[in-house]
Amino acid sequence: MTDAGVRRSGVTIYQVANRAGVSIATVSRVLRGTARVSPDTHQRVLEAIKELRYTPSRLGRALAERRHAANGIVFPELFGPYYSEVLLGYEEAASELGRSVLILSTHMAAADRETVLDLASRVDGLVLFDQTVDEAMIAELVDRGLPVVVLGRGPVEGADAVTADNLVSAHALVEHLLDHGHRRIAVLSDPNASSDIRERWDGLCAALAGRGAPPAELITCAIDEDAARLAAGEVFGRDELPDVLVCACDSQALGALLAAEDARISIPDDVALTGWDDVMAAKYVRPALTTVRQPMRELGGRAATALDERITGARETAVHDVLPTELVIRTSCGVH
Amino acid sequence: MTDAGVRRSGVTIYQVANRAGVSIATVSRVLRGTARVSPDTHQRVLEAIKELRYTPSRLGRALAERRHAANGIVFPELFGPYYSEVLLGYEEAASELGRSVLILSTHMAAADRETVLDLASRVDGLVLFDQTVDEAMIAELVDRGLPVVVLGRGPVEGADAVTADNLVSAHALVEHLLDHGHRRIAVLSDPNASSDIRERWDGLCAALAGRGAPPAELITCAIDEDAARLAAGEVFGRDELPDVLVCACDSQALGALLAAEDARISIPDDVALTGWDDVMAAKYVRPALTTVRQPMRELGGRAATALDERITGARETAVHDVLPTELVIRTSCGVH
DNA sequence: TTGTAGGCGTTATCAC
DNA sequence: GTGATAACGCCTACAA
Repeated sequence: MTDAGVRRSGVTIYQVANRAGVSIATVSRVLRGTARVSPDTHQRVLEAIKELRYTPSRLGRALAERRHAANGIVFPELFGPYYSEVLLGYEEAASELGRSVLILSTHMAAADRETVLDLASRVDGLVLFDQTVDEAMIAELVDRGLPVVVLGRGPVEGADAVTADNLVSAHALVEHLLDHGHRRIAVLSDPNASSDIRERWDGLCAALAGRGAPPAELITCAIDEDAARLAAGEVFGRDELPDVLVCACDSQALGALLAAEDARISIPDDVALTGWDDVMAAKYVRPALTTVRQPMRELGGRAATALDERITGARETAVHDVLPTELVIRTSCGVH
Repeated sequence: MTDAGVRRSGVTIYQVANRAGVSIATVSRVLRGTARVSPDTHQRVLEAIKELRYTPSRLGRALAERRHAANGIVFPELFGPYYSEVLLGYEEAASELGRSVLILSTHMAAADRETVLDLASRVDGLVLFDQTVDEAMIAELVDRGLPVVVLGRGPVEGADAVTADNLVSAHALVEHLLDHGHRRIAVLSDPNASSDIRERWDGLCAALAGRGAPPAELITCAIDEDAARLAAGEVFGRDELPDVLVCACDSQALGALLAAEDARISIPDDVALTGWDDVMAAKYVRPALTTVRQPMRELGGRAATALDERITGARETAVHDVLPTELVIRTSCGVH
């Protein structure tokens, strides 16, 4: 399966040199502009290149330069608008910086060592989402000298970290809900799902405690629409409804919206509802979702630039960037 | 500036050989399992590898084997659920086949020659979306012997093509609308935007003509939500409303939904509305969107496998796969 | 079973 | 200015 030798054209620098009647060193010089070449020779080489449609091999170049001009990003999954938007921001910044982009999805499982090392050997640096590569493996990568940026999780020794602020928004959300009379707060979440999700829950609890309000009820529920639809359905079937159902992310809130429809519960009249992320659908659904806007593209973009700084050596010390988020009040919370 | 930091670890096969007291050929053998090695030697090599935490360099390997075990996919843009879903399907299939994934977005412009060639020199094959690389460049890539699959556009000599069927669905959609009494059909589209979009328009026209129905009114409008919101707003402001507004894609339909709200037009009572693609939001909005389901993941997945077949030589001749689509009737068309 | 040596396509350091 | 030539890290006949 490996061979099946499809031999590709492969015009090499030797053929160009040959055609132009010069040495490969000279060809390399005009290609890189690394030293003066007589105008005449220069011209001949250029012609040979054009005639032979020569493109230098990235492989040879990378081997000689010991750099790939490429970096990778590892996702836990590719499903949904969140990761897509992060990728969009990442790709944009990376290509701006002249680096190719390799992606890998671990499909919601910890990536195996082999796969990660393979990827690592193709790039100059790696961005790792939370829930993709375990701590020990990250440490090993860092130890090998590979520039690493972790995304959506707390810092790791020797690696940069980029996260979105969850605490400030959790606080703002709680303030808003409390100020408008909501008392019984139920939360759809799974604090163990990821670092981000845990921070949101912790932030909610802390904010509530800070105001001397009764603690929220945690309804443990996987971070996806279907699970949320079920869990919310259970809540909506109760005799005593909570004032508000706070969801750990928008896809859960979207599922809850469907559950409300099923149960003939009016949002926000019977129960208020909030999400988190501000995905595109949040503003299209009715009632439009009150949510917390995450700077998804910026997360990706910042990860790319941080990685680049580390690769080029522009920055030596690790940083932890916390990007600001914003409470977006629409109609689902009932207090527009 | 410590060259320990700049220069990455770089444990080479030589160091392993050295430590195990064997030649690099032997190390390579145990690594690849390409020939018998005495159990004793085998053991020593394995230990050396472990102790040195050696990982073979993809570069050296790729250069020697003249294969990257990676392939690339080029998108016109990364925005929105359509491309994300295709990518998801692509990544899944490609990683299943043991190939790394390189992505490139041309940001809605034709990719320049240099960028494409650079990407091409990093991979064993390329998937090219419509509207990313011009015909001449595709021909050149094919001519160089690079396996190429075009996605969402008609076939190119020497390359595989994968598309979703647009004609059958256009026909089904027209049948459905006509059968339920809709006569005045307005279409929000921009036939020049892409091959896919043109096919949809052509298919609509053909189906209408086939039924002897009056032709649809084309309202030219860019393929995005904001443009559609404006254009639909204009339509909804008319004295005489069409029976149905058919949009070339769901994001346009979503924009039209907002325009209807702005204009206090009831969908589907005053005007029926349809989309195309069946993105996730289509089922969440109210009224839920009648649309055409595109097998987005399968498009990506099939492109990946087709490319792999070509790369490994499992298939010699080019194919054009047309994936089936499906009319999804919800409530926005008013004839549920 | 194991080692030697040439090759893969560049870059870069020497001499000339 | 240019041309040999040694890396770069690996694979693989060909020998031993």
